[in-house]
Amino acid sequence: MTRRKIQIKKIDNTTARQVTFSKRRRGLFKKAQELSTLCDAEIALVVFSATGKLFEFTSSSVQQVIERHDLLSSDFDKLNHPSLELQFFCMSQVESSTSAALSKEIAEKTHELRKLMGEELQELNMKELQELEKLLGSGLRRVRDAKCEIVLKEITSLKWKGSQLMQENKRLKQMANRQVQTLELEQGQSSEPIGDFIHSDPSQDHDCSDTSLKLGLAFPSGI
Amino acid sequence: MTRRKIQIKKIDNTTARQVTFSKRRRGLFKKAQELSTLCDAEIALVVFSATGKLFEFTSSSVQQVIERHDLLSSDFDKLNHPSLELQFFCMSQVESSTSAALSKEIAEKTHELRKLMGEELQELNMKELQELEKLLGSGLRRVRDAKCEIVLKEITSLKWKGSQLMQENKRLKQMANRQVQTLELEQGQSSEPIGDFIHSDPSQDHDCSDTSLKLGLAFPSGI
DNA sequence: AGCTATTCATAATT
DNA sequence: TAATTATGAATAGCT
Repeated sequence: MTRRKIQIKKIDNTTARQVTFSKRRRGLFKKAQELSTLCDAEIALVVFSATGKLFEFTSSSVQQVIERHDLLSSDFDKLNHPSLELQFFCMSQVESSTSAALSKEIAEKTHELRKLMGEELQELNMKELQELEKLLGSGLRRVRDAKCEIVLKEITSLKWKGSQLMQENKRLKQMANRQVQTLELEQGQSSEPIGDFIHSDPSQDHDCSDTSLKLGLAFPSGI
Repeated sequence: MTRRKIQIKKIDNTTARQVTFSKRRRGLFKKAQELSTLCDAEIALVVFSATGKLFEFTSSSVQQVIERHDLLSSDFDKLNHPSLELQFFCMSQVESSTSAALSKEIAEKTHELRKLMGEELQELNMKELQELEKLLGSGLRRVRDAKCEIVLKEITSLKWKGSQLMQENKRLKQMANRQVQTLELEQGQSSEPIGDFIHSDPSQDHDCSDTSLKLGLAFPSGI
């Protein structure tokens, strides 16, 4: 037994598939990075694993375009940063998908800012203030960039999950419709127009079986 | 002179760069294709050459999802063009769900900022600069608050839509399973393990009762 | 996670 | 451009 050529088709073994995914994903991202650097190309690469995990790469120039708006405004917003609370509130929405390290960094920056803004500012001279302004500005920018990225990922991931659910939903409905058609053919009964199946109003349900009792908690912690 | 290792930095020679771009681009797309096939991953890859030419690859199921979205005019449509939109959708998402007035305000502020930053700043004295800083600061704050609110709404909306879809999905699956159970009781047949129902081939559809006609469709028009 | 035997990609060259 | 080939890189199969 030796290493040999493989067929390009879905790897059956789950473990092997995951290992290959990790290896090849790394390789692909490296290649993308190299191409963008060598040839001055703009590249965006998005990969969802079979389990729905998101990986992405964008060449720096693309990244810049995405963040242009934020960067532009942040230059003018160094010490004057009152919407921090609101931003922090935003963050809490997506903290679940945030690395602990980043959360910590944000918390620290926030604390630092508050302290500096509230107490010690009047004791500094102009030069010191400018130093501080610069320091905080760059830190803030990094925090903000990271935040933007996280929110982006969150939204992308949510949209993806939504689309996956829609697909499955549609499939289930089609299946159900086919079953209805089969039943009607076999039994010669017509209860309701088939076409109305997917448009029927749930509020008009009169046959309220226990099926409906099971609704309501199907929200996985992941979302 | 012989073939050897290269440094990963921009290739100076234009011709060589173009040749390398073509070769490596092909290689990258091939790798992306292989990864998506081997590991059942969803991949979107967009490449702009230095000359601005566009190349893209999306794994087939991504394509399908996108096409599906074309049919349903929904919020998910923002992903219609996976290439550019994928990169810009943070902004476009925000802007598209923003009131026209706010969009306009953002555009105006941006323009104002650019103008002031580039040209007239050095002509102002300290007092004027402080006035300006204050003015811009408050405008910026409002813009940013609005932006944050919109992103929050977007995420909340996506989560809600996701939960609706999951609920419906769960209901459809339960219904289907009940139908299978009913059928088995009536006919004394066991066709497949119930748990496998949602993975079964649609061509092997089971029978079902008309109960199913009344379920299902809590599909908000927004989705 | 690492380690090689292989296959694969591609830089230099024709 | 396209084709060739020597070389370096990626990775499949094993541990």
